[in-house]
Amino acid sequence: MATDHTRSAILTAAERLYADRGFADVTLRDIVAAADVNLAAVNYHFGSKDELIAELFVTRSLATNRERLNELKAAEEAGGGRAEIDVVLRALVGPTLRGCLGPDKQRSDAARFMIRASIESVPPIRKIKNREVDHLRKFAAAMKRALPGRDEVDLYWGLHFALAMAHQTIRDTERLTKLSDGKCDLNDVNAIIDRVVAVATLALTTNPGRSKTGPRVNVLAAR
Amino acid sequence: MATDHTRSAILTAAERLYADRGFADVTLRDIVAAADVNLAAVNYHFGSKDELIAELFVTRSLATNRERLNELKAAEEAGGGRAEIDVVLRALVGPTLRGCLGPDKQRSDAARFMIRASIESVPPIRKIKNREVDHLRKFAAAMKRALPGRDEVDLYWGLHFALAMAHQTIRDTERLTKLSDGKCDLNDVNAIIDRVVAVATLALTTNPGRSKTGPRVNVLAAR
DNA sequence: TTGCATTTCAAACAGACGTATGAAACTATG
DNA sequence: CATAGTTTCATACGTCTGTTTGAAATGCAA
Repeated sequence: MATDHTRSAILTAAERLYADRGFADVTLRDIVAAADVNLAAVNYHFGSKDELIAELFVTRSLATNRERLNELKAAEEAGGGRAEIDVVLRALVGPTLRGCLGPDKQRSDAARFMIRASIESVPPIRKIKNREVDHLRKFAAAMKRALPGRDEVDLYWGLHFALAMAHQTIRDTERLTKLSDGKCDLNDVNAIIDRVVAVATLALTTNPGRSKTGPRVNVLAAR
Repeated sequence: MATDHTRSAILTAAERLYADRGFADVTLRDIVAAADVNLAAVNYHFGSKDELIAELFVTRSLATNRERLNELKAAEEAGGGRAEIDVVLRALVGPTLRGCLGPDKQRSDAARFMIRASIESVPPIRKIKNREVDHLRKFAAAMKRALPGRDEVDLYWGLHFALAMAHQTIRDTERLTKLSDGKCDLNDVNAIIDRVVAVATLALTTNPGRSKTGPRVNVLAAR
């Protein structure tokens, strides 16, 4: 029992390597080298490579979802069963963005691993991933409570876009940094969360249809 | 000369397979089986697997960029050297979205291949991909012409978010369909383009400031 | 200690991968 | 037709993959 040191060393090393280099490029031999354990240990403790990946994904997936729901539940209880739409969205994208872009290295590995998992769909993960939809449904419901008059389809698109902006920001920090010559600050996580939430909120609270020909706002006053 | 049938059969089959299943899961033997050519043909015509991938990517990358720039140039010439922001954004996300979600199967393979390439970064592509930033800079410039008063950083974030929404919509149609119980229509490509462009335009043309739903969000210029 | 179960280890396994080879089948020019 | 050049083909090569094996090491109860 004292010696599941091996087990957790494998998990930690695997998560970091997968987060850094993706599933395709990382072999079991890479993992055991990083964890400084024997090659056969993976199959002994996890059964197979796929089961190792699945265990990582399940653990992290549950943790992320729990974190999101805690934030949502706290907000809705504070608001008497209903939270403002921007607060709901913040609970949705905040945990992942903080996890990926924040300073904590261990959390960063975990969150970036989840992003990888959501992109490069490997067989062991694909099966489990369908549960995510059930999780997101709870946020769709909270959004419906926040904006009862809004067309349901708009809500789904808003949720979809919010996640899209958050994930792409994590996935492709490099391009944005290069494109903006470093002017877009990707270290200020809270500012990024504010930005994503703001755009998604805007999309969900503005009346569609009159966008193109509407009066253009003078932005000069805005710093 | 008449017999680069083999060559193009390989290209077509490879593009379709990579688009469908990603780079990691597709072997040369899968490709030659689908193309109904001999295994050695790939190395004979392309030199190596990596060079095959690179050729696919370069070809498609140039085509996509050309299509985008044509649309942008036409719009700016019609407007006397300046296009409205939503038109610029439409030129940015339209070609890819039409390509991926539209009915044309060949184009769909091409566009979905490009999405894969932008996600699962394999070595042969990674090197070439840096040029994309130069391409996007032209759109950043057009956006600057469309919204001369807007803070530069906001423009970059707007461009980033527009691409994020477009790509995620292509990448994860399945989740949105499931989540919305089929209520979000992913066959109406023009409606999707309108939606993406509308949200991005909104984000770029709305005055930053207090959200109507609470004091907490200091919107676009979140810093 | 002895005995038994758990865990580690070096080594080997079978299979799949990208690539190389050399002969056979073509095409085209004279 | 003959011949030179190109393209196809079956086959084999070396390497890397995940997994298995059986023995050695370790932990722990009696």
